[in-house]
Amino acid sequence: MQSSPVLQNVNKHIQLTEDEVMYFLSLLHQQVVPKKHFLLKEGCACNQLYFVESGTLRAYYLDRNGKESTIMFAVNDWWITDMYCFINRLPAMLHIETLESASIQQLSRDGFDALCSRIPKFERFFRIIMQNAYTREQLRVIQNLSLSAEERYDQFVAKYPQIVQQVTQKQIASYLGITPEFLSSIRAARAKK
Amino acid sequence: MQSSPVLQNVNKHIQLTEDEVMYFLSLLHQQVVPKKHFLLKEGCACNQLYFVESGTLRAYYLDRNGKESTIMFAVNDWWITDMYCFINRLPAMLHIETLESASIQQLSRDGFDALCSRIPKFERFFRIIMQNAYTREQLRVIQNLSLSAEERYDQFVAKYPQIVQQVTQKQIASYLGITPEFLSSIRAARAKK
DNA sequence: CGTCTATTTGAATGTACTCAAAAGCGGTGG
DNA sequence: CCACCGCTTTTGAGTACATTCAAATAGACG
Repeated sequence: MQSSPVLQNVNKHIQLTEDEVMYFLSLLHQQVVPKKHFLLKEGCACNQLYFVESGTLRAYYLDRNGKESTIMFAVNDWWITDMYCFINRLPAMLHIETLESASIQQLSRDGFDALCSRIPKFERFFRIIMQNAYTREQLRVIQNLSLSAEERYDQFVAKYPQIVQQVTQKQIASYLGITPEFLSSIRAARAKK
Repeated sequence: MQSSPVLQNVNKHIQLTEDEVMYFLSLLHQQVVPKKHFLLKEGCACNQLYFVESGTLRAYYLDRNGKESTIMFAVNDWWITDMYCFINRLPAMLHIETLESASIQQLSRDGFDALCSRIPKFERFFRIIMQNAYTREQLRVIQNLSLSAEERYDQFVAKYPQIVQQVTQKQIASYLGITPEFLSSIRAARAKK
């Protein structure tokens, strides 16, 4: 039980008593999802927060023209959901799919609310999670604004080596905001050196 | 005292007792900053979180080539700092300047930490602030990836009408990730309709 | 009034996209 | 186990969007 990945994740930031651990675990629901399945689809109610124990997930936005924009990848030890819609009780804007078969712990919004209200330590935990998510997105905005496509690709590879192994170039391109063809040509140019 | 802007802001999310209010206010330091002054410069220690009572602020990143990228604007009722560096005790990456003379309440990181530890309600408050900041940045990433420059400009004007009044086109262009010349031509094309 | 910066305009350039076709790769069924 | 199918990746030609550079105009501020 102490070795459960989600408990280890929580333990990075807060220390729980045994009772609190039991309560927390009682709110979680484990799920194994095969490759190429959806945890969330645009327009559906987004009532779950997901913790990835293993496997690979991708959240993306699909615009009117059918273009996919990858918002985030999640591998083991990451939390993921369509946070804007989760918090504001709105229909999802994003799709979340498994790229590899995944083991997931899900926490409902009711569970999330209860956890925060009943155990202030979880308020702290999620404050830190949100803080990290915020600063990560802000760094991404800074890089989108100030770096060339090639530099953004380098940064991505340096920052997320594990993810690079598990997703296609097409998906990385849609995360960087460029076409797969252009990413291919960046890589080709680099290979010459 | 109950009408203090920063208390009203806090009151949107949590209810404080009188003692808690006193303690909170004791941690704040009010400051009036004239137009075109810096609250923070790149490389400096970022130990303060700022709440804007009035005036206009801008946070921007300055890259090697001297290009400015505006990360955020802040008008009354906004919190602002270089959050990544504030949290991680790193030298600032961003510059924060006043565009208009501003009245600021500043909270030190020690104050922030004390507040969160001693009053769990503040843990909740900042969890919500971080959550909103996260979802706002994520929405910005989605729009950067899926919309044209013209559409991003429209969204900006629709979302932040107050800010549009108070900042230059050059600054808006640097927020949208385009050159001032190109923003000018977008506006010229629009004016014809 | 004069200076400084922002904005506009236009021409030349470059970066990244679209479209199309070929090559590569992985999974599936015969 | 091999052959085929579908999708990804590569390559290249032509195009479009956005930038750079330069110069003129307009606005803001002392």
